[in-house]
Amino acid sequence: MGRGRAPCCDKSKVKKGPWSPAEDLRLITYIQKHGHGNWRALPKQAGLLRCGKSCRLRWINYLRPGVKRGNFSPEEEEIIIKLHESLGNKWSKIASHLPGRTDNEIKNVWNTSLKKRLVMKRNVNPYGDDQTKELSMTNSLSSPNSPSSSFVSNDNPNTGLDTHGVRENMAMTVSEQKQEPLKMLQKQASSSSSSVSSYASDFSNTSTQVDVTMTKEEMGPFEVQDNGTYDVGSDELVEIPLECDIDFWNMLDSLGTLQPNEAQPGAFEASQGSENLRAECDTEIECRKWLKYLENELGLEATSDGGDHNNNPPQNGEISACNEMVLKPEIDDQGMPCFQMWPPSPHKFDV
DNA sequence: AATCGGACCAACCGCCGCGTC
DNA sequence: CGACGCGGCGGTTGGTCCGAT
Repeated sequence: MGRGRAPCCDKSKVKKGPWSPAEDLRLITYIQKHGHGNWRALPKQAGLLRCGKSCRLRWINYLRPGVKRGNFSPEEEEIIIKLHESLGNKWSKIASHLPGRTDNEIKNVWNTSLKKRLVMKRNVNPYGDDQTKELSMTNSLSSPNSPSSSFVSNDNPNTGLDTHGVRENMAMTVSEQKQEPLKMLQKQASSSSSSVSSYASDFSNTSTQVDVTMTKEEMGPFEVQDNGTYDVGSDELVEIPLECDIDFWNMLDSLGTLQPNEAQPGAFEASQGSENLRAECDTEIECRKWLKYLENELGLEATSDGGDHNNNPPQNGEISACNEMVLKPEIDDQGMPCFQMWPPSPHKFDV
């Protein structure tokens, strides 16, 4: 089908490699405003020098609301092992059973840890009490797509495959290996240390809706409303107003006055469940919290040369060295969204 | 202190399935 | 019915980190 068709984009004109915080922010801003109806056209419209596929991947795996970052729990690992037994390398299908986890992440975990762990356990205990299970696992490794594998399912996830037992054979589990959230933050400024990504915004007033078709289970504590907003908790509807976007950038100009602890990620998450949040989102304080949180998430927060990891403010108006010029969304003369370079003077705030 | 090798993971690549014309 | 465009998926790669030597 479509043999010989042109590549999805001009490889010579697209940027490759890790995404910068500015690119993340630009992508988020665009999707918040317009959704992602056409991935191929999105980079151009959003002013990104990226392949549409790259944008999609970045959004799906890291930026979309509900993406869970950080450690895989033993239960999650167990689910992956069980599902891989029955589904094989159908990572997307496995991911659909793990709320907030992406196929890419699951694939990585499997390839780097779980597969080796199973092989190791098989070698350590080839004829042990778990012989049936282990042989089954072995079969899955050599023939992952075999539908006739002899996996013995267990309805009780806590007493099924003994991943905890496996853990004892390992010097360190996946979860333990990933217990360095701060490092991860430094390494990948756009990733949060753990928990669910809180880029969740109000997509309700976009014509092309952002894909929030997660199941109720997948949303975990969140519930997607018909209008695309998230219900966090019992009775509070959270809306993060899109109209913040322009104000958002305006406020960036006056960031120097922000109190350092005003909007830490935890504070924002806590605020999601607080009362009157919907009204508060219209206030400058809430917008600032959201803004500050995004900055934290994207590494626009002051770091080594512009503050420290305790959220102390940048000195002398400088922003982090990891920052680069970003495009500030504006409305042009025709009322169309456009972008202006921001900040006006590179790496300097107008304080 | 320097080097090396393994582990980890974000991102890219290419193929495939499906919808549309 | 075939061509085409697009999104999605799975395999693979390349960069970075970190522990061992």
